[in-house]
Amino acid sequence: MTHITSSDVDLIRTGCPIAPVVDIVFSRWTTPILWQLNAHGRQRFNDLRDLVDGITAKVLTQRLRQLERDGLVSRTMHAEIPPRVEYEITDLGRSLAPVFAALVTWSNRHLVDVTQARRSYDGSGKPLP
Amino acid sequence: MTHITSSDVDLIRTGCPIAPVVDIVFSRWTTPILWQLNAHGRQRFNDLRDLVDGITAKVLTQRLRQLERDGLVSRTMHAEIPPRVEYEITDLGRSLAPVFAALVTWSNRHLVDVTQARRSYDGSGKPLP
DNA sequence: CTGTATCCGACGCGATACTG
DNA sequence: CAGTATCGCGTCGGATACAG
Repeated sequence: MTHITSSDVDLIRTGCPIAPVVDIVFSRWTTPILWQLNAHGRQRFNDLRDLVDGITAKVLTQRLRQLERDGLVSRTMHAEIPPRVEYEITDLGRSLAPVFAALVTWSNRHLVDVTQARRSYDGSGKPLP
Repeated sequence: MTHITSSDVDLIRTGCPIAPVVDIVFSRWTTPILWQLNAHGRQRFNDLRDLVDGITAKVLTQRLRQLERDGLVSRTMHAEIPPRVEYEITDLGRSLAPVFAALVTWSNRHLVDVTQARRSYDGSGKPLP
C-alpha cells in the first residue's frame, strides 16, 4: 500500500512554498539594508541612513525593528551622551548570502534580457501595464 | 599605476546591485504566479486564477501584463469562441530556477529560526514593529 | 545622535458591475 | 471565457516637527 505523508500533502496543497521567505527578505527596503550591513559591517543609525540612499529615518527605524524581530539584524545600544546605537547583520542574516549570490548571478546574465524584452514589448503596440 | 575601471566605480557607488532584479522578480504576486506556471505548465487565465489562491482577475491581469513585458511569461491568444488565452513561463522565466532553489533551501533550513526569533523578540518586552 | 509623533498624499488592492 | 471600468478603502511612505 502507498502512504501519503503530510509532506506529500504539503506538496499538493502548497500554493507557493517560498511565499513566506519572500515576505521576510524582500519586503521593501530590507534588501538594501541587509546588503549595506553585510558590505560595510556594523553601522551606527545615521551612517546606515546615509548608506541606504533615499530612506528616511522613520522608515529605516521601522524596517530595522522588523529585521531585528526576525533575527536578521542585531541592535546594540550604548548608554553614552550622545547616544550611540549600532546595527549589525547576524549569522542568520549572513546565511542569506547564497540567495543574494544567486540574484547577482542572474542579474549579470539576464537583466539585459529583461531590458531588451521591455523595449521589444513597448515598441510593438501592445497594451502598456 | 593602478587603474580604476568603471566596474570598480560601480562597486563603490552602487547602493544595492540586486535592487533592480528584486523589483522585477519579487514585486507582489509575481513569485506565486511564476511558481505555478513553472509547476503546472501552460495555463488558461481562469485556471491560473484558481491556482494562485487569493488573486482577483484584475490584479492577475496587471501582473501578467508586467511579466509579459519583462519577458518572463508569454501570452498566446486563440481566436475561438469562447476565447482561449494561455500563459506560459518563458526560458527567461525558467532561468530564475536557481534563485528559487536557493530560496527553497534557505526556507527549509532557516525559516524556523525566524519563527523562533520572533517568539523570542515578542516575549522580551521590546517594542513591536 | 537616535529616534517618535503627526499629518497627508499616493498607490495597491478588493468588490462589483459590465463588455467583446 | 477573458478581461475592463469604476469606486472606495486601507496601508505605506514622505515631510516636518519635536523629544530624550
